[in-house]
Amino acid sequence: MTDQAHPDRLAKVEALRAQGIDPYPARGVAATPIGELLVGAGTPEAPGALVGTRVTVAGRVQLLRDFGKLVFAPLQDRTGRLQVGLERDKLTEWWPQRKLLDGADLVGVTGTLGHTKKGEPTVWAEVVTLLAKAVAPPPEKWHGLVDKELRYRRRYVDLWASEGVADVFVKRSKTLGTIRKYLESEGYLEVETPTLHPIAGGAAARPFVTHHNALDSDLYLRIAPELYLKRLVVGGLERVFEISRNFRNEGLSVRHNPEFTMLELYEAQADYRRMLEIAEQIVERCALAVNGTTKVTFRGAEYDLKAPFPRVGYTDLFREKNGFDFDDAAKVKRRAQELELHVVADPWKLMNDVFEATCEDTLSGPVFVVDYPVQICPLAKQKPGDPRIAERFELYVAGMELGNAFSELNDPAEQQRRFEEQVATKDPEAPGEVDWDYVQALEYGMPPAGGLGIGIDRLVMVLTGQDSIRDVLLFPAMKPESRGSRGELEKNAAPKP
RNA sequence: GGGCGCGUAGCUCAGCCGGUAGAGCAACUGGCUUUUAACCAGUAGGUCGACGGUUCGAUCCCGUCCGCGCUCACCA
Repeated sequence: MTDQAHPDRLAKVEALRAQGIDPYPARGVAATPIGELLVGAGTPEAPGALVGTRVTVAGRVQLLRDFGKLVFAPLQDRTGRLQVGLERDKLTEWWPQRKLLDGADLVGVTGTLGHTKKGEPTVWAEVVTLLAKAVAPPPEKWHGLVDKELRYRRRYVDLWASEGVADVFVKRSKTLGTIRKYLESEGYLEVETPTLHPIAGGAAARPFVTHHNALDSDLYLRIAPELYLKRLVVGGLERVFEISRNFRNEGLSVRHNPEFTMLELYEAQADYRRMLEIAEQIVERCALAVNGTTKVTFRGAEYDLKAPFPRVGYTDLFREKNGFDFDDAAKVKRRAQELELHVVADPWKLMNDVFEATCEDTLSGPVFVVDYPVQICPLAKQKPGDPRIAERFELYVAGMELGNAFSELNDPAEQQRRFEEQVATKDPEAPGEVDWDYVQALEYGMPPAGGLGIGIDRLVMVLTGQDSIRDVLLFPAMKPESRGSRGELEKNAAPKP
C-alpha cells in the first residue's frame, strides 16, 4: 500500500471481512444512470414518472451527513449527483455497517425514489451494497484538488473531486465524434498508419528514438502521419483521415506537450482551397456540437468561430508589419537583429522567425494566413503562376496555430530535390535521410490532392476555454515521481507490524 | 536551458524579528430522523520536500538537489 491508504479505513476493510462482507465484490449492480433518475424524480410539485418506484443507483459517496438515525449521502456517477437517504428503521440489518461507510466509497443503493421535506430528490434506501471500499481519503470536500501537480498526477481523483474537469473531457470526446461524423459524411475513410517510423518525416521536429530488437533497427516515434497518409492517396483511397498521436522531443509549454493529437486528412482532386472549407466546417461544427454556439471565450477574449473565416496573405501581412518584402534577405537579417532574434544561418527560417515575431500575435482570429513562401513548405505545391509561393495556409485563433494545410506536392523529382535540401541542412529537426520509399510512391503517381492538419488539443482548448494544453490532456507529461520529491509514493515493502 | 515563485496534517491553507507548529474540512469517540460545505462536544494526526551549512538553537537564514507552477527561449 502507499502512504495514501488510511489506517482507519484499512481497519474498516478488515472489519467488513470479519462480518463476511467482501469490500471488493466481483459484481457490480444494475443501476439507472443518475441523470435519468433526476429526470424521473421531477420536483415535489411536478413529480416525475419514477417517483414512488423502486430504483437502483450506483456511485461514489460524495459526503455523509449523519443525523444519528438518518444519513443523507449524495452519490455521484458519470451523469450527475443524487442523494440517498439511509434510515435506521428501514435498514435494520445493514445499520451496524453504517460506521464502516466513508466518503469516496463506491456503493449501490436500491430503494424508493422520492423527495425530502425540502424537495431534494432522494432514493430512500432499502438495500445498500458496498461495491468498492476507498482506503485512500478523498480531498477536501469544498475545494477539491487545487494543487496542479496533484491534479495532473492523480487525475483519477481530480476527475470526480474537482468541478468541471470531467466536462472538459466529455467535450473533447464530442469534438472527436463530430469530426468523425463530418468526415465520414464527406466520404472519408478513417485509417491507422504506423507510429514507429524508420525516418522521422512529414514535419520538422526532433523525434523520440527507439529500437526494435528483432529487426535490430532504430525507429522513430512519428512526428506526423503525413507521408503515410499520402501513400494511401497514391494507393487510391482518395479521401483518408487519421486522428494520430504524434510525438516530438521538444519543450513543454501551455501549447506544447511531447505527445499530442493531430487530425490529418487528404483528399484527391482537391487543393488547399477545399481544405479552407473543411477546416472552417470542422471548427464551426465542433463549436456547435460542444457548446451549442459558435461564440467562445478563450484567454479572456471572445471569438466567433462561425464560418467563413477571413483570409490574409502571408507575404502581404509580412510587408504590412515589416515594411519590406519577405524575400529581401538583407532587410530580413537587419530586422531580425532589431528584434534581437537569434540569427540563424538559414535565411528562410530567419524570415519565418521574423514573421512569427511580428505577425503571429496579431492574428487573434479565427483567421487563415494563406500563400506561404515556398522555401518553408517542403511538402507543398507551388502556386500556378508564382513559383515563389506555395499553396499553403495556417489557421490561427488567439495567436495560436490551430491548423496547417496545403496543396500537396506530387512531383516526385521536385519532392526528391526538396528532401535532399532538407537533409543537407543537417538540422536536428530535419529528417536524417531522404525518404526514398515516399519518392517512389510519388513516382507511381499521386493525384492532385489537398491535405489538412488540425491540432486537436489546441482546438479543444479553444472550445472549452482552457488556457493550458495540460488541462485538455487527461495525463499531461510530467517527470516521474522520485525519492525526495513531494508526491513520493512510499512503497511499504516491509511487513506490517 | 534562463528568470521568478512555490513545497507546512489525507486535502485547503495560516505561521510576524530564528526559540522544535496552528485552523477548517476529512478521520476517530459521543449526541442528533430532513441535511444541501448540516450542526454540537471531545480525541488523534507533522522527519515543515531531501541533504548539507551558519547558529546555543533552523519550518524560518545560506547552499545544493528533487518536484511543481508561471514566464522567456526552443517549438513548420
